This record gives sequence, structure tokens and C-alpha cells, in this order.
Amino acid sequence: MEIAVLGGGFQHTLTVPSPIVASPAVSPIEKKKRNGFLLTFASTTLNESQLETAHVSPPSTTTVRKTSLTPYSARRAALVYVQKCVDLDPALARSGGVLQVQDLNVILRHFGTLNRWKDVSQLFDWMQKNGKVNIGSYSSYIKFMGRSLNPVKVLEMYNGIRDESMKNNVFVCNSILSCLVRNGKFESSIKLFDQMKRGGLIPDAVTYSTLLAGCIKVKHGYSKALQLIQELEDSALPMDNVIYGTLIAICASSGQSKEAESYFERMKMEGYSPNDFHYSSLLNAYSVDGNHLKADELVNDMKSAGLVPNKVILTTLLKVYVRSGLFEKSRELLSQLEALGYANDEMPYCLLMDGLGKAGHIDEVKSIFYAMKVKDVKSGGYSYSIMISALCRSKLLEEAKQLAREYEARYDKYDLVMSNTLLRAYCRTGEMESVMRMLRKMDELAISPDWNTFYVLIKYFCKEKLYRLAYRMIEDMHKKGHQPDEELCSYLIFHLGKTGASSEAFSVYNMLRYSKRTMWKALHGKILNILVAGGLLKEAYVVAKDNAEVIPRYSLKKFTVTFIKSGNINMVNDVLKAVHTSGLKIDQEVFSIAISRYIEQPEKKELLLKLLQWMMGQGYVVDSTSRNLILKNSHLFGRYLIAEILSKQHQMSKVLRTQ
DNA sequence: GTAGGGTTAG
Repeated sequence: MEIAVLGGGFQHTLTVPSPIVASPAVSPIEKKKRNGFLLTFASTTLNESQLETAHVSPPSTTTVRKTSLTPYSARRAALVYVQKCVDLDPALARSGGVLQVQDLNVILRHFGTLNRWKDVSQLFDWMQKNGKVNIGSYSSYIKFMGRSLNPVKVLEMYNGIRDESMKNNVFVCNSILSCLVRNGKFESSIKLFDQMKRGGLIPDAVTYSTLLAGCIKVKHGYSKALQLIQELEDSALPMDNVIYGTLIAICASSGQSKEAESYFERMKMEGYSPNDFHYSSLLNAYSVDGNHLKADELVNDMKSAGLVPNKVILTTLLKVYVRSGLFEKSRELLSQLEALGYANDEMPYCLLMDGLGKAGHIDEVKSIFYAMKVKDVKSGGYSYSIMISALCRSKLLEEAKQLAREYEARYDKYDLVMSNTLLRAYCRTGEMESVMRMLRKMDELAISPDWNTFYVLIKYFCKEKLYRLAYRMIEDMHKKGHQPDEELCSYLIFHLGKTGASSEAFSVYNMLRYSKRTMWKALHGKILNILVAGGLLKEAYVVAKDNAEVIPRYSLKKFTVTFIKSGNINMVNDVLKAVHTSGLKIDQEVFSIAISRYIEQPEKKELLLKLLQWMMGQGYVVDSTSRNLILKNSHLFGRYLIAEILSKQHQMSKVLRTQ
């Protein structure tokens, strides 16, 4: 057992150079670089030979007593031993007792720095079980587990903390929030932040800086950032250059170039010198509105300040030129990038290709794409995606499909955008098998579809006349929170209606109606026709009532007649009133249908009486056939009442006639 | 040795 541990430990020192044991010859620069690790050791007086000894023979409480090692050195020895061990649990069982919280934190950070997540987690568990944790342990643990992409585990741990002062400690909170932000859980981080504040957290500049970083790549990130900045200012916390940098990037990514500029100026006014990041973020903001004049000026300012434009700055400048439509200038800059050795990956080519493609210059896009192949530029798939999209846009569908196949054969690498691009190429060329294969692939790789995926598929299924399938897709799309737009909905409503799927058509109509998207007015009339044809009269009533003013007369009339004939009898009067209120004059023919229907169902006599009274109030006259029909059946309704109403009706019609 | 950041492509 002991031999195995020793052997393992030794092997470990051979394969991974331990930062804690300095090698004999270390250059001053090297020493500076490793300073972080060496600090652990700065306070100890142990020399290297003692360390090696300590490492080779596992210390135990008995050896501590029996040898001449001081308790302090024993702690050091135990630290090194645990840090270098292969099997953590037995090592902790043997030596953990000697170690203090700060020693364990050193080991925790050591494992974390080496990306040994399993060890980090195992050690932290042991520390918790043995009550050897402090704020530092928590914040380091959270930091590392956040890096190993395990936010769920981190949250569970955080929720399990009983000690309120620990739970609301600003360091612990900041590292939790950072973990969420880094893993793309911005919404959750904001929710948790509010919860933490209620629990007693007093946020500091780091807290705000952490949350601001999350605003960059989310929708409405800019307005959220403004709220956070307001809070920061209300708390009288200072803005530093980190916060300014983040803010400029947020403005750039949400198209707020004026605001980006103003934060940049404010930062300079407060005495901070902008660095490469500040410059490139502002430059990026200028790309949004294609402001190449300001961009050139900024790059010149930067040079005057003694900074040399780097690869990112020049690539961003290229983006500005492309967005400004200055393709000649872009080509020149790309040549410069090539000369400087800054065009060894595909990004600058992609920027130019994308701009050219969107401007419809497909031949130039092609020539850059093939030139890249000749130059052997590294590609991660972006250039393929741009090229395939450009081909689809120019309706060169066969070429797009061929290139999609080539990409799959060569790279077999997928993310959401690539999957959508390939799907589009296959859908537009009607490659059903490839479409299905792509969908299975997305499923396997857990790539969840977005708005574009659904859009492409629904259009495709419609084209293939697979309307039910298209409907299931749009349902799924809606459930996942993506709002289909009007074009797609009306297209599908039309086809569903034509194939008699009126209830499905109605549900698509409702998706659009209850979304915040605009709605084509004529759609109300279309859906009404579909519902009437499909016999969904109750639904038709809702549509007719809410949108009567934009529904064509003939549709409204057709609905009214159909409803009076076969809709719910209890609602017949309501329908007539609603149609009348919308300004449509009701024909006598319609009333006579209603009256015959009531006569057939004497138990609804109250409704007939109400109708007759209402008609009178609105100046509608009962025609002679209906009148005779009512008189013939007056015993069912109460002779006196009927006679009274009819005589009033008669008088009214006489008045009307003389008029 | 407890926590934070920002730049370019589909």
C-alpha cells in the first residue's frame, strides 16, 4: 500500500513538474513567473532536501512526534504530501488532520490552477466534512468549479450554505455571480443578485463589474447595464477602467456608438489611459454605423498615444471598412494584414466575404474563398458557413448543397449556426434524407434549435406539403419561446386552412395574435373564413367580435348565417348584437332563420322574446313569413305577450313604410 | 493566495 502510494507520487513528480519544489537552476525571469507558486513557500525555512524527504515519506502524527520536524514543518510536509499524492482520500485520511484551513486552501488552488477539477471537488468535500473551510475556500472553490463549467453543482453548494454571514459575504457572492455569468446564465445571475441583496449582501465595484460582463452578449444587455450603472452610482462606488472597458464593449455590441464614445471620453477625463481593449471596443462601435472617418481618426489617436495597432485593432478596422461598404479599402487593408502576418486565420477573410456576400457580389466571395484554400488559411468552418449562405442567397442552390457536403465530409463539426446553414442548403434543394440526418445530429449533439432552425424547417415542410409536420414544428417553436413572425404564420394558416386543419390554423393565428409581433389586418378575415368552413363557430365568434371592423362584409355575413343556423343557440342573440354593433345591417333573411330556429326549440322561448324586443329597439322589422310562423306557434310563448310584441312591430313597420 | 473585465467572423 505504502509502496504504491510512493510509486504513484514519484511518477507524478516525473510527469507533472511540481510548482512547489523549485528546480535547482531558475532564471530570475522564470522565478518572477513562478512567483505565485513560490509564495506558498516564501515563509518556510525548509530547504529543498527536507522537502524531498517530506515528499518521499508520508508524514503521520507519529513521525511528527518521533522526528525532529517542528509542527510547522510537519504541516508543510503534509501539505506537499497531499498536494503530490495520486489518491487524495487516503492521503487526507493520513495527513489531513495536521493541515489548517489555509494549507488546504493552498492545495485547493494548486489543483485548480492545474485544472484538476476532480481533485478540487474531492478536496473541498473533505474540507467541508471536516469543518475546515473559510471564505477563501469557498470563493476559490466556486471560481474553479465555475471554470470547469459546472454551475449547477456550484449553485447547489451555495444553496447548501447554512451560515448566513458566509452566504452573503461579498467575496463568496462575487465568485458565485461570476460563475453564473461565465457560464452564460446571465438571467439567473441577476435573480440571484437580487436575492443576495435581500439577504444582506452589500455589493461592491467587483460585483457590478462581474454582472456588467454578463450584459455584453444578451438581448437588452444595454438597458440592464444602465440599471446596474445607476445602482453603482447610487451606492457612490467608483467606476474604474475595467468597468469602463466593459461598458464600451456593451455599447458597441448593442449599437450605441454615441454612448460608447461618451464613456470613452469620460474615462479619459477621469485620468484613465485607454488600452488596446478600450480602443478596439470603441472601434467596434464605429463599425455598427459604418463610421470609417471616426475609425481612422481613432486609430491615428491611438498611434499618437504611442500604441501600436495590433491584430485585433486592424481586424476590427477591416470590419468598419466592410460595414461601410468600402470594399476597395477593405481589400487593401486585408493585404496589409497578410503582410503583417495577421491573416493566418480566416477571420479577416470572413469579414470581407460576409460583407461582399450580403452586398450580392457572389463572384468576389467565391474568389476569396478559393484563394484562402490556395493560401492554406486555417479554417474552423466560418468561411464555409459564409460561403454556403452566400450561395443560397444568390440562389446557387446546387453549389450550396455541394459545399455543405464537402464541409461535412471534411470537418464533421457542428454548432448551431453551422447546423442552420447546412439545414438551409439541404432544405432548399429538397434533400429530405440530409435534412433528417442533420436533425438527428443536432439531437445527438444537444444543439437546441433556435428561431432560424424552426423557420427553415417550417418553410421546408410547407414546400413539401407536409403541413401537419410544419404545424407540429411551429407548436414546438412556440413552446420553446420563439415567436414566429407574420409571414410564416400567415403562410401556414393559409395552407392549414386549405387542407381543412382549421383548429391548427386557429392555434397558429393565436400564436401570432398573442405575440408582440405586428399582424396583417386581412388575416382576421382569412381565419374567420377558415373557422366557419371548419365549423369552429365559437372560435369564429371570438374572432368576429374582436375584429369586426377589419373583416370583409361578405365574410362577416357568411359567419352570421352559419352561426345562426348551426351555432350554439344560446349565443345566437349575442352574435346578432355583435354583428349589428360592428355597423353591419342585418338582413331580414337572417332574422327569419333565427326565428325558425327558436320555433323549433320552444324551451328557448325567452331568447325569442328577447330577440323580438331587441329588434324593435334597433328598428328591425319582422317579415311577414316569420310573423305568421310566430303567430302559428304563439301558444308556446304566451299568446298575450306575443300579440303585444307583434302589434308593436306591425305599427313600427307601418311607420317605416310611410316614411 | 478570497472575488471582477473588456476587442474581430457565420
